[in-house]
Amino acid sequence: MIETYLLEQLDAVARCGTLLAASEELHITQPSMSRAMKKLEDLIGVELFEHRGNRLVLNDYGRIAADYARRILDSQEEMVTRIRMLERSRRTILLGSCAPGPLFELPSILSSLYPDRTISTEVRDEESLLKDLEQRVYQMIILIHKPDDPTICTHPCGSEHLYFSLPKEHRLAGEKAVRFSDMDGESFLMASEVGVWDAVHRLIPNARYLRQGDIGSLREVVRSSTMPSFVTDLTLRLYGLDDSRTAVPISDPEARMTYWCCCRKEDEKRYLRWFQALERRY
Amino acid sequence: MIETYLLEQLDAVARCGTLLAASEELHITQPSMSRAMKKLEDLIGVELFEHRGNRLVLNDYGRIAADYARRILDSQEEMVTRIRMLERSRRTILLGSCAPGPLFELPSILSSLYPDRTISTEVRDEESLLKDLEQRVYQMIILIHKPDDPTICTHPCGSEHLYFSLPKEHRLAGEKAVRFSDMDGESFLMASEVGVWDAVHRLIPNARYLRQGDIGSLREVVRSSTMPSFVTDLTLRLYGLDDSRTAVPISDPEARMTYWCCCRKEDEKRYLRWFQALERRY
DNA sequence: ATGCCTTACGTTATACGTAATTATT
DNA sequence: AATAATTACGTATAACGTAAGGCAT
Repeated sequence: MIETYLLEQLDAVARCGTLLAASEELHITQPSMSRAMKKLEDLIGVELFEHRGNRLVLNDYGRIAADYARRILDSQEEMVTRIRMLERSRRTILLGSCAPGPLFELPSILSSLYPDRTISTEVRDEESLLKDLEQRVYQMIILIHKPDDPTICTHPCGSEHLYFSLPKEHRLAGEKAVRFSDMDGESFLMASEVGVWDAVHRLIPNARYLRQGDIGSLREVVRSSTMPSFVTDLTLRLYGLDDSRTAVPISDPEARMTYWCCCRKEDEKRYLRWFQALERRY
Repeated sequence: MIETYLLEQLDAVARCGTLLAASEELHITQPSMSRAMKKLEDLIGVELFEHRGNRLVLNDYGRIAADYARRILDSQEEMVTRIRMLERSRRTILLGSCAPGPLFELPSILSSLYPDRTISTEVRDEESLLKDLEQRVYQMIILIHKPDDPTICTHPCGSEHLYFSLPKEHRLAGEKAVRFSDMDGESFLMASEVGVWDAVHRLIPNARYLRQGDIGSLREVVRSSTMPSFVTDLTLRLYGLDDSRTAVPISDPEARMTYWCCCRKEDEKRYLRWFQALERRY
């Protein structure tokens, strides 16, 4: 049987052109290289090199052997990375969501139910989420549209309602409820990553947005500003509201999102406790 | 990098079910096996086995690894056999022929022109010969039909004429020439391997044949028998004819074969001297 | 002389075997 | 008790590095 180090060295020679260059790439000495190539020839029983001047070049057989070597090494590489990736994905739950809101509280619940697994989250658009759920990139995803794919199972996992966060001095701060159109032409502070809410914000005519990266720094900016902004019932529960501001509910139907937690049908049993917890909660 | 012996041992474990059985198959000890599997797990960084009772069984990752191992080992096997076969085929000239006649003298001429190469010969049907010429099984083949494939080049290499070998007492022994039909209903001694001549012999109505394996033993049987048999100009040149017999030419056109020596176009230059020798001779 | 490969020799790493131990049936 | 795997230890194979030699350009 031909050991891998021989194929590795052959591959290096094929790529580098000389034994010396190859030996330097692999951080071994020329004699080692020389011996290895001779050993390969012995094992196969066919000469793989021809002497051309003072250098050694692969002959037809050597080139064939080098091609095989490359493929075999690639195959080994693929083997270890695939197994490592697979094992990693089984130790972690990657939860994708079409909006940040559901990721405020759900990950910690997941974490308490599956303490031996790492929970990671990502916000992306629904189409990508669904595709990568099927591709096993995600273990679970949260959407606002129930997918009608029979290989995917769906459970309700809460909702989110959008409010204007207005300084107390704002002309509409005293209202019970307002509509998007009431804020026509105003400028808003908002988070840059809001997922599906992006489409909703566009419902305000002639609005302008100043987007701030993460929610933490957004809150700092909002605190020291009199610009209108947005909050939801979920952000309120998590962070509360500045004393200087009022949260005015938005009455348009688009201001309410209903979330669905989806996983592959085959995984439904695996996450049974999770879905039971969702049932109780919502 | 993962050395081949580890993959070999993993493959054996996957096939045998236990480390013990696998170690026996490979003629090594259990501890060696045990260490190797642990080493594999260390290198990949993922556990490949689960303890079930007092035995070790592959888990999902282990099975994936074993699949890769099998493929990689197969690939290595393929590499060495392919290179060996290729090298062997370049050291030998495998000459196929649709009839034994051309193989009486041509191989020794080939051998004198290419003294460093081994000459092997085979008699097979034209269709198989042509297919395996393209598949590089044969370096050259001899046919009775000029193939019209443009990737194949063709040179005449002689002809062969069939005679009846008749005991002097035979009713037709004195004839200048006879036809197949003149021998209607007779029984013949003949060689079992005659290639394309097989079809010709069937032209004699109601004939019966007693076939003898090799030409040597056929000649022995013929010598001590009064049954009609066959010879050709080529066998006559090689072996002569028994004193007790006469060779009567067969006048049917099917009794004459014209031979063509074919090789792949790409090899024509390689065998130039050979084809020049054929030109001079025929 | 210089660049590249090979040979010879001593060292080290490591895969292996033996023997004893643990764990499960 | 029997079967299977593991641990501990010593051994031997063989891959490697160093140093010297060969053979081209």
